[in-house]
Amino acid sequence: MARQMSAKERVADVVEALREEKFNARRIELAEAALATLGELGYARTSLREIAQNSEFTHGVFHYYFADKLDLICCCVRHYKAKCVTRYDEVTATARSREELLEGFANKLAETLRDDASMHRLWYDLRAQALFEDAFRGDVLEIDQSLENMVWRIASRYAELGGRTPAVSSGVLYALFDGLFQRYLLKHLADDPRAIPEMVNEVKRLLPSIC
Amino acid sequence: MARQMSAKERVADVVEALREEKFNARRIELAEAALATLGELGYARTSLREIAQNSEFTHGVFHYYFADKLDLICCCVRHYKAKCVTRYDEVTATARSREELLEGFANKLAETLRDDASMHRLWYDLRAQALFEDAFRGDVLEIDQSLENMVWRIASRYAELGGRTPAVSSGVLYALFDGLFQRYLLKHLADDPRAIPEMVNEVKRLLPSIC
DNA sequence: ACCTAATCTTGACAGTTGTCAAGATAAAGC
DNA sequence: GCTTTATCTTGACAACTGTCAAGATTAGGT
Repeated sequence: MARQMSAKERVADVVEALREEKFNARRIELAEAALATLGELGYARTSLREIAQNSEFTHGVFHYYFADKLDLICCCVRHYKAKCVTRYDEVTATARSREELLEGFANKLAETLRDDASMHRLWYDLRAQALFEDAFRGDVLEIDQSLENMVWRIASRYAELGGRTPAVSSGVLYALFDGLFQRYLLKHLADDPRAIPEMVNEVKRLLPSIC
Repeated sequence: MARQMSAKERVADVVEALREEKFNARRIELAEAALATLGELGYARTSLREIAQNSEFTHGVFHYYFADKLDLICCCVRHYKAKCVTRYDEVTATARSREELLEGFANKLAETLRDDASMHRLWYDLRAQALFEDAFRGDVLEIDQSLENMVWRIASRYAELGGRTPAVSSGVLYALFDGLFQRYLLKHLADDPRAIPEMVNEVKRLLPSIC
């Protein structure tokens, strides 16, 4: 039977919730600091001490807030997800024509390839780790699904603006864009200046032919 | 001025060539042993001692034949390439009809996803490493190009058998198949039994619509 | 102001890493 | 056979790793 909570109990609950919120906020801060180093060095070369040295924290703090290294990195992955899954939503929502949507999408794509290259390479690195490490698999599959949904929102809206329907399934479409992005990311990181414009051209040619 | 070689010099050259050949053969043996462990553990978790322990060699031998760890792994990558780039060539060469080629291609694809899963995940792992480590980039880009050519040989032959021409560029086609394969590899390694049949279905539906 | 609990720092631990070098063994040349 | 070179083993090295615990510091509640 649920019974009435006393005032004292309610206060305790609120206090507890605040504490947890503060605790989580700190975890995010730490995860964010870890992401910086992970994006620079990659999973294989990143140690907790290296993360700590590149941040304002000492290495002990990370063990106070995370059970172990995997826990920290999983938290990083989840946090990364939240930030990037809505990247194109504004463009999708505001574009009034097919041309405008395509232009906006291609631009954002180019922008993130240029500015967030090290976060993207970290994502591909961690997704590869999920091929070996069970602990990552759940989160990675979930993020992959979110990204697939994101691409699908763009594509189906683009089709809709032309009174059409995408010619391929959501999964195939994501595989295509994911494969392309990975490819141009590598080119870009290999200092090929053609990477970004070529990607933009490819996307502008491809999307109208599919949707 | 090129001058006539003495008999002694020619013998010395042959001896030298044999020595080098033997040396290279040993390197390949070692690389092959290393690939087994790398495919099992992934780049981040694989140490030279671990490689040695899972093989018939002692860890010192690896340093006799390779300058350092990167040198060894680069050799592994190159060797891996040589083995897998011709995987579909027989099917492409012998198939007498579109249906036969498609069937053969899809079967080989399913077979390699099932049997060589750990080599494939290693490839994706190392390609991700190339996003961070310059030393890998050259080899990885070269292998990527070889794989793209391989896919293109299949697709253009498939189109040819129907008197057609592929509807997309070689790069886009490779990105698509690469993205799809990566996706189903992850599903397969996550013990999803639908991974292989779904991939086969997807490919059988996709290829005729493109080529 | 005091006490308790939360937060953080520091240093230590055992194990692992890549690398190297000295010496053992085997092969090859004469 | 002996010598010289190539190949391999073994053990050591310093540096680095994740983890933990004891104690310092801080914040919060009363």
